[in-house]
Amino acid sequence: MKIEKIKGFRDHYPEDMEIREYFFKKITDTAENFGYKRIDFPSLEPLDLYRLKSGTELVNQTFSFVDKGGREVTMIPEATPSTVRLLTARKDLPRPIRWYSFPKVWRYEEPQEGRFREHYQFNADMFGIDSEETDAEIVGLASSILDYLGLSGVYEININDRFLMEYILDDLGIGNIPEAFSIIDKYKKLDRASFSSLLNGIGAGEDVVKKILSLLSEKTDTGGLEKKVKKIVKNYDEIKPRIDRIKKTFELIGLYTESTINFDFSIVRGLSYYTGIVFEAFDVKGELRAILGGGRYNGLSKLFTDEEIPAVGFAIGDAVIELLLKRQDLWVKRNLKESYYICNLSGSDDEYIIKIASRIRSLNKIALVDMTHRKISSQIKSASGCNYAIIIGDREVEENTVTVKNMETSEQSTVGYDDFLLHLRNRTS
RNA sequence: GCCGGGGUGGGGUAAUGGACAUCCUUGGGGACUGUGGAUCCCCGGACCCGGGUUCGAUUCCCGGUCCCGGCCCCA
Repeated sequence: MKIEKIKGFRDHYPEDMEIREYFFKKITDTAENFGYKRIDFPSLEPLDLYRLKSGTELVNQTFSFVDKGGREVTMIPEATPSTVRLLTARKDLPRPIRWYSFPKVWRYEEPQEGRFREHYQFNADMFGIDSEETDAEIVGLASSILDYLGLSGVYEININDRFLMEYILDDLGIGNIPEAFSIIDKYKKLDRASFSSLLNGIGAGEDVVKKILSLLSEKTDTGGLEKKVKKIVKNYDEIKPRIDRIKKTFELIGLYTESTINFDFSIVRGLSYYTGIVFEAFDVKGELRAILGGGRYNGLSKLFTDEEIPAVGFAIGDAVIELLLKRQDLWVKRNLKESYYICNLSGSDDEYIIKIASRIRSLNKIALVDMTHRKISSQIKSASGCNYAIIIGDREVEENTVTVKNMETSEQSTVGYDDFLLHLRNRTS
């Protein structure tokens, strides 16, 4: 019986995994170099964790079921609630707290380009301080990761501020702000007419719609932001401190990356829990969905505790990153460790061969012992993925020598065992 | 959940209402008893599943499933 893979899930064979792990490690290395510590949590959480946070809509898009104990549980659709649960369970942690995680997350949706029902999602969050500096570090970490992956110049980061946005919408007399966000979120997908009529639908008059359109019309720098807001709000001085904070944040982000950073009023993000900066990274060609996204969510800790703990973070899914790296021709195998394929000619000495392999491994290099006992040409063919072939036959065993063939240059030499060890150590240092 | 396009050996493909289903590649073996990572030869391996039409279906029809892409939604 043939069992097919479950829809929207992926298999990964070694040739994929090698590349995948290379890039995953780049991501986690960057986070660790910023002082972020890894955490982990269950893949299964109570469904209520997501009900509380985002209402019933989301529940339809999760892998949820009732377990044998009658509990409603969910395959985690995102990491943030779990992360905050861990955070609030510990009162002793010195702040700020810098954490990252790299779980699999699940969502029950139709698969399409850059989206699967199961994917890896890297998350980084900082808790305890609400400031320009912390906002900028999180955006800076996000861009540093992309830069370190080799994507400099390939992406840009678009930033908005929910606090500012809410102030403006309120100032414009919009009553239903969550609904307004939901409409603004669709700005890029709708034509002007249907966008306007949706806004009319929540009580926005023509002049208000015009003002909103002027905000959304194009991405801008902080100077442009200031001008746009001045033109629209009734009392600019009231919101000026927030604008100043955003300007300062942009300045600081510029210290982390050369990449383009825009202010973009159309970046809203679906989640209702954001309270400050929100941002997304896109490929500059605009061909793919968002590469990463995040923002400040100071209120979320209230789900678990009375204390409001400042929080800012972001998440990167592996799917879009992989697409982008492939389009940049960066998705290629790299030999990180030197590898040796030990050709074991029949009649040779297992003890000698395993001794050599162990010495190679003790220097954190790869040693692979041929166990097929095929003719030498086949064994050498098997060695072609490695940096070196080592040929051990009766001759080498008797004379206590090692024949080393460089698989890239085809150069070959037979050296004494001790000289070989010297060669290994030299290449290590 | 909805819409469109697909599904032939492990990967990539060709053809076909009827006989042994094509080619490339990968894998195994040999020519070839220590270098021949080449070349040549041999071998293994497939019509997504179920139902229908038909004397006969891999081929035509219907349903399902999975893949690719789009919508919805987006953590």
